[in-house]
Amino acid sequence: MKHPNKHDLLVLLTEFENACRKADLKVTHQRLEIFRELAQAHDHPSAEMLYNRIIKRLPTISLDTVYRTLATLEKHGLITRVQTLESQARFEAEMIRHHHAVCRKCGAITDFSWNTFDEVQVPAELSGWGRITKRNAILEGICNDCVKGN
Amino acid sequence: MKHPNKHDLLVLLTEFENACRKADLKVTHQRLEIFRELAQAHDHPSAEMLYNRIIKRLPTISLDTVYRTLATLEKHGLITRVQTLESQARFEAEMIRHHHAVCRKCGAITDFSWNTFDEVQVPAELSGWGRITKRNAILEGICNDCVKGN
DNA sequence: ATGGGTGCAAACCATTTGCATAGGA
DNA sequence: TCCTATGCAAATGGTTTGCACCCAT
Repeated sequence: MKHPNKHDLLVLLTEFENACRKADLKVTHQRLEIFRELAQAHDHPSAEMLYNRIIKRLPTISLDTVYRTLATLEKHGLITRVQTLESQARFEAEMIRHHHAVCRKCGAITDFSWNTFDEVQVPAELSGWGRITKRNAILEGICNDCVKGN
Repeated sequence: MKHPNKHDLLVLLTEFENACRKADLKVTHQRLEIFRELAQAHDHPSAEMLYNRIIKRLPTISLDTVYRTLATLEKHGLITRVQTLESQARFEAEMIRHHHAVCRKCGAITDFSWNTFDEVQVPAELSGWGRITKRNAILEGICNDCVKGN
C-alpha cells in the first residue's frame, strides 16, 4: 500500500465523514482520528498499535473506543479486518483490490496487486458454493529483512 | 476436503507416527487421538472443538494438551493453522495444496482446488519481497446454506 | 434535548505457562 | 531410568461489556 499524500488523505477523510453521515454514525473526534491513523498506516496495525499512535495526539482516547470504533467501521464496510495467523486482529483502510504477502517470521504484511490473478475464473467446483463476494491471494514466506537480518 | 476412508486414515496415522519419530516427538496416545480427529475432520476445527470430540473417547485428555499438541504439530509441519477473521484459531491436517472458501455468516470453511490459480505467475512487483513458501486463495462470501436458511 | 458514543473498570474468552506427576523411549 | 508430555490450576493477553457521563446532531 502506498502512503496517501496530504491531499489524498484530506479526500479520504471527507469521504469518510460523508460515509459516516450516510450510515447514521456520528462524526466524532475519536472516529476521525482512528480513521486518519489507519488511512495513513502502511503496516496493517492492530487496535493496540493504533491506540499507541493516536494517544499522542488525543491523550484522552481509550483503548475500548478504538476497539469499538474499529468494529463499527468494519461493520459498515469502511475498513477491513485482515485475516492473520496471529491472535491479534489487524486492520486496513485500503479498499482498492489488493492482496497480501505475509512474513512468517516478523508478521509484516505487504500489499500488492495481481491483475493476472484477479482475472482467473473461479473453478467450476465452487459453482454451487454460494455467493462469492471477495477473492484474495495470500502469499506466505520470509520477507527480505528477515532473510538478511537472521 | 474429502473424508479419508478407513484405509487412508490408517496410512495417514502410520505416516504420522513415523514423522513423530523422525522429529523426536514421542508417540503418545493423546497425540495420536488429536491427529486422528483432525485428519478425519472436514470442518477445520478449533482446539476446543477437537477437545470436545476427543474427550468422548479419551475422557482424561485436557484442553491444554490439545493446545500444546496442535502448536507442536504445527511447528513440525504436520498440520496447518488456518488464517481466519475470528478470534479462535482453526486447524487442518490436509497437506495437499488447496484453497479456502469462507462463509462470512456461519464461518464454515470449504476446501477446493484451483489449478488455474496455482499456475499463475507471481507478479513482478513481488520479486524483491523475499522467499515465498506458500500461496493461497481465499474466497469470501455467503455459503449456500446461509443464503437459503436466512 | 436526546440518543448514540465514550471512558472507566470489570468481565470474558481463547490461549499460555509453572509445576509436579506420569508414561514413552 | 530419564526426560518429554501431560494434567491441573493459575496467569496472560486480546477483546468485549455494563454503566454513567458527555457531546454531536
